[in-house]
Amino acid sequence: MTLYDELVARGLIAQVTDEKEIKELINAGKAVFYIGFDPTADSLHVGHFMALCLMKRLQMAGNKPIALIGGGTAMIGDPSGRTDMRQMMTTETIQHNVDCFRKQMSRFIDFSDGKALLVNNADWLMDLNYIELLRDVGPHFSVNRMLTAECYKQRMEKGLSFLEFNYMIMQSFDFYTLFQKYGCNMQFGGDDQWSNMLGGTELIRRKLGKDAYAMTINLLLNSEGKKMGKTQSGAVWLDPAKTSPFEFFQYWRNVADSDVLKCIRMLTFLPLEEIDAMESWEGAQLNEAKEILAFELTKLVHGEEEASKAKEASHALFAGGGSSENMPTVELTPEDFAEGDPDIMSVLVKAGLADTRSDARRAVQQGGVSVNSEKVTDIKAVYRPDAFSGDGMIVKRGKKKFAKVIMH
RNA sequence: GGGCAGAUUCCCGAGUGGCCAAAGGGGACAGACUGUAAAUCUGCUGCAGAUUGCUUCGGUGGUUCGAAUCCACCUCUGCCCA
Repeated sequence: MTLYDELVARGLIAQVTDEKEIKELINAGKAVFYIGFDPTADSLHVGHFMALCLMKRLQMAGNKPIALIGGGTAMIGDPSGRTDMRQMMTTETIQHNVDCFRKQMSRFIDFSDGKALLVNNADWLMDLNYIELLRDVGPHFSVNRMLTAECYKQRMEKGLSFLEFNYMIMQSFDFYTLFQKYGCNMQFGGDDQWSNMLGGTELIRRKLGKDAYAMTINLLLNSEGKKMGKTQSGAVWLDPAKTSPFEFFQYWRNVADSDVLKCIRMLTFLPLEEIDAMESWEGAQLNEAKEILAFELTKLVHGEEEASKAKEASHALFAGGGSSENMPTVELTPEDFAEGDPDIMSVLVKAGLADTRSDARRAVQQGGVSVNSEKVTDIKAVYRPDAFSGDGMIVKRGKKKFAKVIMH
C-alpha cells in the first residue's frame, strides 16, 4: 500500500489541491513540505501531535519536512475557527513558547543531517517593510475573494480586525518564502487552514508562475462534532509537567465508544490490518481497544516506560489489584500541618482533587469522596500526620480521580 | 466623525431600585444505572471557620436608608451613516 493510500485509509486526508500530483510526490518521497505551528501556548497539544505524526509518516517515506514555528504569525493571531478575537501576546511570551515548541518537537522529528528543518517565520516576517510588502504581494490578493473565505465567515458577524485579516497574507507569504528558500512545494495543515493554505499556492502561482500544493488533514472531532483533546481544565498537553502521562493515558482510555476506532486509525502507527480486525469488536470488548489506544499514544508521547506505568496505575485503580506504586502522587510537607491537622477538605485541595474547599465540601456531602476505599461521610474528619506515612493514603474523588497522598 | 444597540457568574441568556449569589438552558462536578462508554434520572454549580458572613453583574465616581438595576464620565464590542 502506498503512503498516500494509507493516509486515505486512516481517514487523515480532508482536502487536496491536486490529488494526482500530490500522490506522486509523496509516494516517491520527493515532497519538501511544511506544517506551521503557532506558538500560542508553552506546550504542544494533541492537535499538534496529529500534525507531527503526519510529518513522521512522510519523513519515513523519504519526504523532507519543514516544521515552521510561527513566531511571527503569532504576533497577529489566526482568526480561523475562532468566534472572538485572540488576545494579543507579548513578544516575550511568544519567544518563550517558541523555545518550548522547539524542544518538544525535536523529540518527535529527526532533525539531524538536514533530514528535516525547523524554522521560525519571525526570521523573515519581523523585518518586512509595510509599503514594500503591500506592493509586492498586495496586488495578488482580492479582498472580495478573501472575505468569502470560510475562515472569515464566522467572524463577519462577530467582528474581524484588520490585524487578524492579514493573517492569511502572512501565511501565504510564508509558503512563498519557503518555496523560494528551500524548494518547499507542499503545505499541510489542519482542515481549518484550508483557505490560508490556498492563499499560499495562489501567491506562488501568480508571483512565480509555478505550482505548489496544499493538503489538509481532518480535524480530530468526536462523535458530537467537537474538537478532541480538550478537557474541562483545558487542552491535553504533551508536556508531562502540564498533563501527566497518567492523565494523558486516562484521557484516551475514556474516549467514547464511537470514537475509539477513529482515534486508533488516525493517531497510532498500528498496522491497518490490525485495526480492521478491531472493527468487529463490540460492547465491553471495546474497552480493550481503548486501552490499546491509550497505551500506544502514551508510548508515542512519553515513551514505553511511562506508558506501562500509566497502564499499571490504571489497572490498580479500576480493575483492582496491581500496585499503587505508579499512581499520581502528592507529597505533603510539615508545613501542611502548620495550621493544625488538615481536615478532609484541605486534603482534597492539597491533593489537587478539588479547586476550593467549597468544591471539596460539596463532593464529600454528595458522597463522592473516599479515603483508602472507605467513603468519607463526615465533613469534619481530620487526618493526623501519621496517616500519610508509609504508603500514604489513597484519596478518591468521584470515580476516576485519584491521588496518593504521602508524607515522609 | 455622527446615530443606534449592547457589556450579567465557565458559556448562552433573563433580571431594569429592596423578595438577588442573581430565572432558564448548556457545560462541569457528584450520585444511581453501567463497561473507566453512551443514553437516562437525581443532586449540585461565587468564596468561607457555613441555619451565618463576605465578595460579585465592563471601569470609575455619584444619587439613595438600600444599586446588576437610576445619573455622569470612561473603556470595549456590534450595526447603520460618512
